[in-house]
Amino acid sequence: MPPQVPRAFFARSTLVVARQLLGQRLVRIEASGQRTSGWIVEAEAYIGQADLGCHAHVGRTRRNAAMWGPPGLAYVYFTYGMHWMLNVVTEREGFPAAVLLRAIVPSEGESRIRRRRSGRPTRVLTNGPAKVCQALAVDRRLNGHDLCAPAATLFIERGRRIPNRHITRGPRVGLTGVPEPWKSKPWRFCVTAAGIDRMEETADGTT
DNA sequence: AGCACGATTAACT
DNA sequence: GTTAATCGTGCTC
Repeated sequence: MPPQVPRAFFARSTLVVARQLLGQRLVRIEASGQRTSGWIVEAEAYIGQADLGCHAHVGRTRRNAAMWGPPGLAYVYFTYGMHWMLNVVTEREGFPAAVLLRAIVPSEGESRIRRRRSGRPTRVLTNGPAKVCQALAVDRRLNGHDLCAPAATLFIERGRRIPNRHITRGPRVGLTGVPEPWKSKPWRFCVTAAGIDRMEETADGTT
């Protein structure tokens, strides 16, 4: 079985995809052909127009159009005047939903990641959605990119299976002003510190 | 054409 | 704990 995660993986319930993305590897092929990657350790689900925390709740616009596309597309958007965020589109085409990738643990190309992150300490290197994009050189050019295409320069690769005991769930981050019940939906999934330790011990392909 | 805001981050007290 | 940075986006005038 090829390592690149197929479209069928993303064509499922967004909550399932968010959960199952933990432990998988997010891979960026740079212009030089070098691989830079990290294991996904935090993700959040944004599900449909009814979800008032989801960008799709305002209807389809030029910015959020990728969410209506087929599963497996990247939805990359700009916010706070300076930050890019990376999501993976889920469910069926025409239903706007996606998973925000909030944190990774560096796997390959760590020196490039550290350079792009201005040498920041390991504990704050890639623990935020804008940090993930900075680390892997993701910006608007990757909006709408097909992560399932054979020649994709950004894609998800099969990684480690994370047991439930190493996963925590909680409310999504940063939804100030979003009304209940959406604000408190436990749609954020994180690998625990113990889970990360174990993942690093047992993972292959670390460089 | 102008304006208020944001799925954040880093630097501060 | 607080707050400035910074600009694309979507809305109003």
